[in-house]
Amino acid sequence: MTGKWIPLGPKNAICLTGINESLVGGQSFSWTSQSENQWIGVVNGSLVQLRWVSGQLEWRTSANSRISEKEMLHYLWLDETYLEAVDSLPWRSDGILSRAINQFPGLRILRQPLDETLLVFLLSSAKSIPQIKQLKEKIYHLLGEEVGEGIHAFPGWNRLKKLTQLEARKLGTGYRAKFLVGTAEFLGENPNFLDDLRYIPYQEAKLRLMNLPGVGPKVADCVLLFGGEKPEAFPIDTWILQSLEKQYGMKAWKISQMEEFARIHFGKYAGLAQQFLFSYQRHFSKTEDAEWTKK
DNA sequence: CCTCAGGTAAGAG
DNA sequence: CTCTTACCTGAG
Repeated sequence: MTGKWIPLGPKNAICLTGINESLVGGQSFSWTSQSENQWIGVVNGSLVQLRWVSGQLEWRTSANSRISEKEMLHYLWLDETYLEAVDSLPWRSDGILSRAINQFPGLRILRQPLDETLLVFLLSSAKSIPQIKQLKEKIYHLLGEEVGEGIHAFPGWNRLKKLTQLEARKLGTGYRAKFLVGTAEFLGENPNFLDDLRYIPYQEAKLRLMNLPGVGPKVADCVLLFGGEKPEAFPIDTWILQSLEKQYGMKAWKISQMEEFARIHFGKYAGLAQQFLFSYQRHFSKTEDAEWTKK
């Protein structure tokens, strides 16, 4: 990958902390940071490099790649609808959200492939971001096509279906092995299942996903938000739970009540709000808690 | 050696 | 429908 760097999207559309958090902050496991302002990853099967230089995002890809600029803009949500989405959030009345948005300017939801998103979040339970990435890469290395030096693409569920539970265990998936095998089998029997989700409303799509082994409410929401273009999905993980309990004072609230609050308070782009709050909580809660105990 | 982690499923109340 | 606990594995 030695081609020329090409500007991507308008200048100052995104800042360094925002793009870095979007790529390696935990919604995607496809990117590796190469330096402070440069990343390498796989987009729809193509090896891609991104870098951020004085307000401008730039990209390049391998010579044999067939990914287009249009696809990249879509993947990175680099169009005017992003600003509309952020503006639609209740930042005017919500100081907590407002603070989070200001800390990560330009943080966005990537439009990742649905099938791949399902796989990585199936692996995600009780694992940290580096562990999920490592586990995913082990599977890709075994089954996926090599698109760069040591970098493999998503193998697809057809190939994943060939994995036995024992083989999956050997890769270190642990109790997630039966989820993987069960989901692969289900998708083999229902080949249109994932494609159909695209035309199904969020709530119904979530219920359908939750029929898959290993997919509960949290994973279903992650899959729909990060891979299903359902921006109203609001995954409640431990970080968001902390944010709602500590920042929003919802200590005694039930999950179902929090979901209702999110739907009403954050609206159509609740998932985008979730991402801001998630990042803020993950990066700043420690220092904040430390200050709290000091006082 | 022990605890705990981007959660889910199963069983009980 | 809410609450508890086991489940693999590896990092701290």
